[in-house]
Amino acid sequence: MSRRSGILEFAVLGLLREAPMHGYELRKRLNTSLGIFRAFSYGTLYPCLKTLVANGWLIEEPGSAPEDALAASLAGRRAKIVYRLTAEGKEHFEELLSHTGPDAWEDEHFAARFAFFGQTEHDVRMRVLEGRRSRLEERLEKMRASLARTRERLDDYTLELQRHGMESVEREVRWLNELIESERAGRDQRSRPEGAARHDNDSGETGGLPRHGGSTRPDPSDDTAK
Amino acid sequence: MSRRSGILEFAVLGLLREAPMHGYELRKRLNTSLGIFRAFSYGTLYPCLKTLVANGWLIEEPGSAPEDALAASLAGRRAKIVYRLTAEGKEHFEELLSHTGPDAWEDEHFAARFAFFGQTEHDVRMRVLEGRRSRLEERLEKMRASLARTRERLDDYTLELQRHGMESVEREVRWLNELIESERAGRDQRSRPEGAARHDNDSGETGGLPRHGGSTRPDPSDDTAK
DNA sequence: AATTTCATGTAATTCGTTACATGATTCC
DNA sequence: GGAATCATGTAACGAATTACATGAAATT
Repeated sequence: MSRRSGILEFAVLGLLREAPMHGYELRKRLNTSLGIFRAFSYGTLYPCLKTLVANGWLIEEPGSAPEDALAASLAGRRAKIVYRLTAEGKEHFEELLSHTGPDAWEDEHFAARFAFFGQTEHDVRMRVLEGRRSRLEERLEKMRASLARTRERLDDYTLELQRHGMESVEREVRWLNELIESERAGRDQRSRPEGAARHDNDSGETGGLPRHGGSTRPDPSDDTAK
Repeated sequence: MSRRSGILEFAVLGLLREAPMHGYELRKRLNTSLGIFRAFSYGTLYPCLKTLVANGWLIEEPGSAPEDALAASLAGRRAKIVYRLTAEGKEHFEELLSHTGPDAWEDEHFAARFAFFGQTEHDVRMRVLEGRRSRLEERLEKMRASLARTRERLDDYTLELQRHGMESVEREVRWLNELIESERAGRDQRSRPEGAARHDNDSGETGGLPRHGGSTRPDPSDDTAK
């Protein structure tokens, strides 16, 4: 029972390591702050939270506003619930983080792990990055072989689609190479304790990750991305 | 009932336009020949084929080997079934191909459509490409805005993940720009009739699509991509 | 003779969404 | 006072997978 992809569970635990939160806020962070732009709905999230509580990894606390506790005790009022990670939950998350099973290299699993790299160590990061890379190289090899086999039978558009797909994977590999390199260069420098956030917002070389050009700099025209 | 994503249905109809096939072969082509490297399992494919037959878009024919018809009539022997597109099926596919609904710009829908671009016309191709591009530009805008809002709160890895994600989308837009340009240049030149395949395998400028460097050329070490 | 590939299907299960139902709080 | 956003949930449904069950044909 409960095979579950684990990504949601993993991400929830990881986010709650930083701070206790409402389900509502958790969902927002899941959809944005986390590098994965994948959307999770309440229909997925709330039941998941319940099972995490049942496993003892989270506890429910009355909402932060002082009147909530009172409110909840009255009539049919719905309580606002803040979820907090328990010690067991913390332990479990740490285990998931360093236990690099065979799915850990898949697209979304990898992205989820990567998003929490700040909470793990150099060794684990290297293992995950290298695992991911070799997984992608395998994929590339298959694509190459498959293309070689079917090349003549394909029309221009199908061919172009495959070419482009392979190129994307190749780029992904190059990205991993960069990451691995700067991981090697930076060594343990950025294994940060606890869910520490980034406070140095200015430009100085921060040590670990590769610096890129400004093409991705946020647009001044901000706001209301629905 | 049967809301179904439609991608599988669409792809099956498109592949069967070229030639009648067994479910088995269909699945293989779905996973490779088509630029989408997405895997479909039998558990998905066979039931889908049944409903397509029920809709009158396909008919089942006895397998190509002459003994199959006989074999099927005996005891509990399982028949080999070749699926062939009916006239109605052809019509339906054409409709799906040119009818660019709101999902048509989504990742997989787009890829599926693109894979069958050879079976449609310049106008439809332009509409799909431009729709896809503006969809991606919207996405990019949201990502930019979201990043601008949360930048300071994110740690280096999460930030890098987002940066990389945005860069991928930017690349995708550039690819579409190239395609749109060569589509404009080539005009109707390559609206090919029926499910025609590519027979000119040599290097001469074939007219429509952009030519790329050899980085994606198939590896001489071929074979057995499981 | 054994193994791989061809070939067709079903049942149980997983993961997730949409639509619905409800209500409090904050902003304008 | 009305709209947007905060906040929590459930029921029905959708799309697809995995594991199972079966067996024929081709290859080594």
